[in-house]
Amino acid sequence: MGGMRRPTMTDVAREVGVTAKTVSRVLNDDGPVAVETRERVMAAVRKLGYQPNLMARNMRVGARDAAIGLIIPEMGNPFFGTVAGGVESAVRARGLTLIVGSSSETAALEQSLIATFLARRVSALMIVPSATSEHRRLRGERVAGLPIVFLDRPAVGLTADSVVSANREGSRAGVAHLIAYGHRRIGFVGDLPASLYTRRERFQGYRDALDRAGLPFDRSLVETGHDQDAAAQATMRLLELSDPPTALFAANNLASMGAVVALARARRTDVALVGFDDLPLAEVLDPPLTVVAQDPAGMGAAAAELVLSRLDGDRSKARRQVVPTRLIVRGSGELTPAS
Amino acid sequence: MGGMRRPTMTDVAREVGVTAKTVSRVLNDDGPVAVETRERVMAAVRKLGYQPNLMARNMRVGARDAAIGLIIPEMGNPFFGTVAGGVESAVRARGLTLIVGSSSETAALEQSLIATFLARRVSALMIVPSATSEHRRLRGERVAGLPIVFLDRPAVGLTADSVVSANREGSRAGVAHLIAYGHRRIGFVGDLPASLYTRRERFQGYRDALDRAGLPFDRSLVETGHDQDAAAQATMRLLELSDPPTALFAANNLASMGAVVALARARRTDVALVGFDDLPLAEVLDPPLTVVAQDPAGMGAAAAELVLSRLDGDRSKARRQVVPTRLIVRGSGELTPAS
DNA sequence: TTGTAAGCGTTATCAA
DNA sequence: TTGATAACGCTTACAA
Repeated sequence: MGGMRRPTMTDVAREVGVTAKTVSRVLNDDGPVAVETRERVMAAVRKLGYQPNLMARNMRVGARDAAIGLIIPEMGNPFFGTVAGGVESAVRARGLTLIVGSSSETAALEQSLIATFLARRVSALMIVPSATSEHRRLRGERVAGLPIVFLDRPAVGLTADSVVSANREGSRAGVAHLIAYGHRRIGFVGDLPASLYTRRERFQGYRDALDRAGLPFDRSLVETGHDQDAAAQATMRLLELSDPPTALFAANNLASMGAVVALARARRTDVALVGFDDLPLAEVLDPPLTVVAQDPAGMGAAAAELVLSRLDGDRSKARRQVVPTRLIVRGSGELTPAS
Repeated sequence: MGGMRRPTMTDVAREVGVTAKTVSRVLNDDGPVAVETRERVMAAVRKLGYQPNLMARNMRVGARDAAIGLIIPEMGNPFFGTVAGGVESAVRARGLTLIVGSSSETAALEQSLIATFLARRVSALMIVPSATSEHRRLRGERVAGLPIVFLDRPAVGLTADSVVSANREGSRAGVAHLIAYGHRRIGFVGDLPASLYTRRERFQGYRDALDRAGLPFDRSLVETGHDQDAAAQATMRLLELSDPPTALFAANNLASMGAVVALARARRTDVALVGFDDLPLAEVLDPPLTVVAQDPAGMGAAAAELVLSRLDGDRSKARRQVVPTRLIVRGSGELTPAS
């Protein structure tokens, strides 16, 4: 349908009166070419609007595509967007192109994106796994030397590089902070299915903090909401318990937003709250939101560095890199229990 | 370990004792194959871990890559992330893959991404142009029938499809809303360089509203900040004028956040504010933020539909589609001037 | 039901 | 300094 065929190297060659190989030489600065020939070739390239066909080139050279494939669960979530931004800056500095796809937190879509990227022969794969996926099928690729790095969550069924937040330690610190301010009943507002790595780790951190303080674990203080609205409802359920929590720990950015909204709607400025992952407007909330901040851009950059070192031939064994979190005290986490 | 050559169709064929063509037939459900042959081929595919080489396939078929290239200025900005999400859902439903790259709002990087995508022979191009770019060089591609759609901002130097927000009308409505509440001095907190399309249009809407109300335009009420912090400072400058505005209009999400932060820091809950583009926590701010909401997911979906119709052979002339905005009244825009 | 030959747009190799 | 030829991995057209 497109009508006009796109000019090929042969078209350029014919225009100039030389062979394709000569054009190739000019374009790749490969081998000797007469100055005049070079100029005539370049002129023809411009005249015809010739653009080299990367697919053909890659095929012939047998090289992988100079692109790195990144899979994230959701483009609209600024956490993953910022991770992707961190990856891209680092990767671009090396002349590689990053191509990003999103899996909608679905194992099947993730698989299909992986297949797409592999079929395009990307030079490396970076994956934020979705909740239910597993990666045994990538073993062959790893053996074949394809660099694969997992971000935010480790691989399942595959030994591979990964870069993750200090989820457990960060949560422990956040919950310990609430305990230090006198809270004994602390609600946990979780996000995704409990099977998800980050959710599990952060929950463990919550339990660690309780244990260390000698506080009992109360199952009824754990609620889950898979998005902001659901998290708001989960928060409401916690507030309506007969023996309600005096403080809340929200396990990710969506859960935090849901909790903030629920508390605001219920006009409960007396309930303490610590969120995992920082929010852009945290400081202007009432009270300002205390958070365990992650470093999404840093995570992306670290993962990119790891990939680049693998591309450079680093064959050492798979490693897990942990990006530290940081408690940012703003007010909501320092409320004391209404005696 | 990086050594192992990736198995080709011929390898699979040899394993089974047939020809590559037969393997091809099995894999593409193309032409008749004996049931037993098919099974043996599939077994060999699994055994060798064969993955078809899309580059080779596309080259032979002469088809473009079943991927659509999307360029956005910034991955970390939820507005663009949500736009990308909208595009992806629509495109995926058609079996196409979306690959996204970010230009960091830079003409040069945008050009290089365009070149990358063209070299990979994507089937269509979707571009959110960066502030200073122009697109004359894409004329040839358009003539050759490559669908190109611009999002959020139209092309420069090229007649092409575009999908944009109702920037001017939306801004006019937002500012008129402030005027209706009695404001006569309304500050404009702009974002990117005034040369940028969205900035220009929204500024025009601001002026339109003033004109219609017979209010004078005061150049000193216009300030600019290129990110959240800069917008906060811009807001401060406006508040410190000798004859300060009683209301503010923020021209995008970053400007809104900056204005919100600046007002909160200055403890100015008396200044009215309307933001262009909605924010996730708008309702819990103090006062809750009135906004002119855009529909980023809808914009992405509309652009995707446009691309798909072009891919289906729609040859009608380039059109500009406008996505309406919606005023969401929450409180900050309904404050009246402190007499 | 399967195979053969040719070609997609490049580049490697060797020869001129 | 340039060209001829083959090859990358796959699919189309035709033949067996």
